Amino acid sequence: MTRIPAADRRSALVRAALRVVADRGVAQATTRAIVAEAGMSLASFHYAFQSRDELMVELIRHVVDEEATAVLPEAPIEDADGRGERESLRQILRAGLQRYADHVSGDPLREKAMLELTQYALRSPELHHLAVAQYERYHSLAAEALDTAARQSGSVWLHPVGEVARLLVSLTDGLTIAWLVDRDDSATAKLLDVTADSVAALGRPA
Amino acid sequence: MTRIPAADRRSALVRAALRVVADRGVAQATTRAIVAEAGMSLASFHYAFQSRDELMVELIRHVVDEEATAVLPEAPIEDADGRGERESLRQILRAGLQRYADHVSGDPLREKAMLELTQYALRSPELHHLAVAQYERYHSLAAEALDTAARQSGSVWLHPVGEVARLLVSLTDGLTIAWLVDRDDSATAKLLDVTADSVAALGRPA
DNA sequence: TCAATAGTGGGGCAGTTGACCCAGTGCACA
DNA sequence: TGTGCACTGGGTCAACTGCCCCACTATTGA
Repeated sequence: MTRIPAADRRSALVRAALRVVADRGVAQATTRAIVAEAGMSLASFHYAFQSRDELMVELIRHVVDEEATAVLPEAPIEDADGRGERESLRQILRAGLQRYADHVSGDPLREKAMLELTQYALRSPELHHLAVAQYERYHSLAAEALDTAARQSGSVWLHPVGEVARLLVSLTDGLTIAWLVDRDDSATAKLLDVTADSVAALGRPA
Repeated sequence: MTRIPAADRRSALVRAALRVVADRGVAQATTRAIVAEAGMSLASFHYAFQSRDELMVELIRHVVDEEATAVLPEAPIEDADGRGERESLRQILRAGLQRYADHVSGDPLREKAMLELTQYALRSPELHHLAVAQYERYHSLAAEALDTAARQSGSVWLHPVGEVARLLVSLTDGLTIAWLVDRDDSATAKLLDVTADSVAALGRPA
C-alpha cells in the first residue's frame, strides 16, 4: 500500500491517461484502463478526481501546455549580432517545417491523440474553450516563429503576420492528418518543399 | 408493422447514423441512438447489419462517396471555346476556396462528423484503408481542380500538380479545423485571401 | 389459396462503464 | 507516543452497451 499524495496521483493519472489515449484512443480511455496503466485502484482515481470528465479537462490542459513548449524551443536561434550568414526566408521556413514534421513522425500516436482530444473538446460545451485556447496559442506561436524568420532573413510579410500564422497552422494541421492517414514520407517531404515555396512567396526582402 | 426490405433499412440506418454522429459524435452513435433516430426497433438493426462495426464501415464508405460529389460539381465551368474572360489563377483559386468554405460553414456538424469518422477509421486496422482511400480521392479531386484552374487562367504549375494538390488538401483540412474551433469568419476570410496568394505563387503564366 | 420466407418487435443477457461506499491503514504532527 | 486524517482497496451498484432469441406477421409467388 504505497501512499501517494492526491496531487501526485492526479498528475500520474493524467500522464497515464495520455498514454492510453495515444495507444488506444479517447473512446478506450476508460477509468479502468487509465487506472491500470497507472497501476492504481479505481478508488484512488475517484479520490484524486471527482469524475472522469475532470480528468479529461486536466488532460487537455496538460497536452496543450506541452505542445506549446514542445515545438517552440527548437525554433531557430537568432544571431545575436546579425553578422552570421543570412539564410533565405524560404530556407528558414523549410527548416522549421522539417522540425515540425520530425516532431510529428517522432511520436505519431501522440499527435493522433492531440487531434482526438481536440475533437473531444469540440463536442463538450465545457471543454470547447480549451480547444479555442489551444488554437490561440498555436496561432501566436506560429506568428512568433514567422516574425523571427522574417527578421533573420531580412524580409517583411506582405500580409499581417497573424494571417500568415493562421495559414501556417492550418498547413501543419492538415499535413499532419494527411501523413497520419497515409504515412507517405516522400509525399510529405515534397509537400514541405512546396509549402516553403508558397509561404515564402508571402514575404519579400525588406 | 411497416415492412421494409433489408437493403432499404441499411441505407436508412446509415443516414440516421450520420445524423447522430453529426449531432452527438461518434461516441454517442450507439445502436440504440441510431435506431431511435431511424424510428426502428433494435432487432431491425441486427437484421440489416451483422454488427455495429459493419454499419460503421458502410457509414464511412457513404460519407466518402458523398464528400467527393459534394464539392466537385460546383467546380468552375470551363469555357468550351476559351474565348471568355480569363480570370487570374489567383482569382480562380480564391473563388474555389470560398466555395469550399461555404460548403463547410453551410453544414459544420457534417464536417465535424467527417473528421471524427476519419479519426475513427484511423484507430481500426480494418477501417484504415478507407481513410487512405478517402484521402487519395481528396488528393485527386484537388489535382483535377488545380489542373482546371491552371488551364482556365493560362498558367502552369511550377511543381507537379499532385504536390500542389496535397498542399491544397492540407490547407482545406487545416482551415476547417481552425474554423470549427473558433468559428472566426473574418479570420477565415482573410486566410482564404492569403491562401490564394500563396498557392497562386506556385504557378506562372504559361 | 396457402406455404415459404422476409421482416418485425419485445424482452433479455452478459459484459462494461462511471461512480460510490466504507472499513481499514499508514503517515504527519502534536 | 498517540491521535486525527489523508489515503487505500475491494466490493458493489445502476445504467448502458452490443448482441441475441423467438414468437409472430405481412408479403410473395407457385
